[in-house]
Amino acid sequence: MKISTKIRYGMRAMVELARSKREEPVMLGIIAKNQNLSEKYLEQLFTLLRNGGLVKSERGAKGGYRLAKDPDNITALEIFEAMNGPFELVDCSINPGSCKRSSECETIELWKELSDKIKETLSSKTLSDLAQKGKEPLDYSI
Amino acid sequence: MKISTKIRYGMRAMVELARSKREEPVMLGIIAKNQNLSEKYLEQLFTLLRNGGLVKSERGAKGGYRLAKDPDNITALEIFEAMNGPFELVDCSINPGSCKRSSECETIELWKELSDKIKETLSSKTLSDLAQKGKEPLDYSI
DNA sequence: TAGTTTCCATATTAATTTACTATGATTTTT
DNA sequence: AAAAATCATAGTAAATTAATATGGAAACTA
Repeated sequence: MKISTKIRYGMRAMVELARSKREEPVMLGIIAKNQNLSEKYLEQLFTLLRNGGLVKSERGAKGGYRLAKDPDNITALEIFEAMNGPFELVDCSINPGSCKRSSECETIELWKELSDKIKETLSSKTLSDLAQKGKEPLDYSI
Repeated sequence: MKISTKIRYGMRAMVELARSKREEPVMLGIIAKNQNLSEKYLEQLFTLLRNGGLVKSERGAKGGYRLAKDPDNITALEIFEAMNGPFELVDCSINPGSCKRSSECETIELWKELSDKIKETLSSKTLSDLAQKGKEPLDYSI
C-alpha cells in the first residue's frame, strides 16, 4: 500500500500553486520545470484537479491555472480524491455486492475503521497548512 | 490506494485460525475451502505468515497450522506487515535518498503523519478483537 | 516400508494498474 | 496570422498483483 506518484505529484503541484504570489494564473511549464515532470503529463494531472473543482484554468497565451478556492478551504483529502477518485480501502465497504463474503466477513469493520481514520487525518490538513511548510512564497519572476 | 487481496486474505485466514477450537493444527484445505481460495495459493500466503512469526506449521499427515502466539498478542499491523512487508506509504520517509526533492518537500510531513496514524490504528487492533466479531467459534468437525 | 497426507520451495504466467509519451485540436493574446 | 497556452484522447512500456504449475520433503498410518 503506497501513495502513487499521481497523488504525490498532484499534492505537490497544489502546494506550488498555493505558494504562488502571482496575480496572473500560473503556467504549467513553470510547475513542470520545478517538479521535474513533463508538461504533457502534468496537463493530465491538472485535468483531474480541474474536474475536482480545485483549480480554474484560463486558456490561450497568458493563460494558466489558479486555485479555485481559498487554500484554507481545500483539504488534503479533496486533493487526494481528485487525483485518485473517491477514497475507499476496500470495495465492499461501499458496495457490499462486490464480495459475497461481506455479510459474514470479520475484517470489514477493520478496513472501515482504518478508512475513516485516514479520511479524518487527510481532511484535517488544509492546503494552507501544507503551503506554510515551504520557506518563502514563490515569485516566478524572471 | 487499496488493500490488496493478499493482505485481505491473510487477515481473514488469521481470523479463521484464531476462531478454531481444535487442539490439532488446522489444515490449509479447510481454510482454502472456507475462503474460496486455491490451496496452492493459500500455501504461499501462509509462508509469509510463518516467516512473520505469526503461525507455526506441522508437516505431514495430521499436520497443519496453528497460531504461534496468543491472539491477544497479535496485532493487525503485524499481519499486515507479514503479508506486505514493512509498512510505508512513501519510500522517502525511510530512505530520503529515494527522492532528491525530499529536503525541500512540503508534503513529506503529511505522508509521515498519515503513515503513523495508520500504523497506530492497525496496531490497536488485536487478532482477538477481530475473531470476536465472528458469531461462534469454528469447530471444523465433520 | 509403501502409501497417503500434509507442508515447502520455486518458477511461470495472465491480468491489471501505473506512469508515462504522443498527437493533435481549441482558445486567447499579440 | 502566429504564438502560447490549455484541452482531449490514444497508445505503450514497465511494474505489480494475483494467481497457477510443478515437484520435493517430512510425518503419519496401514
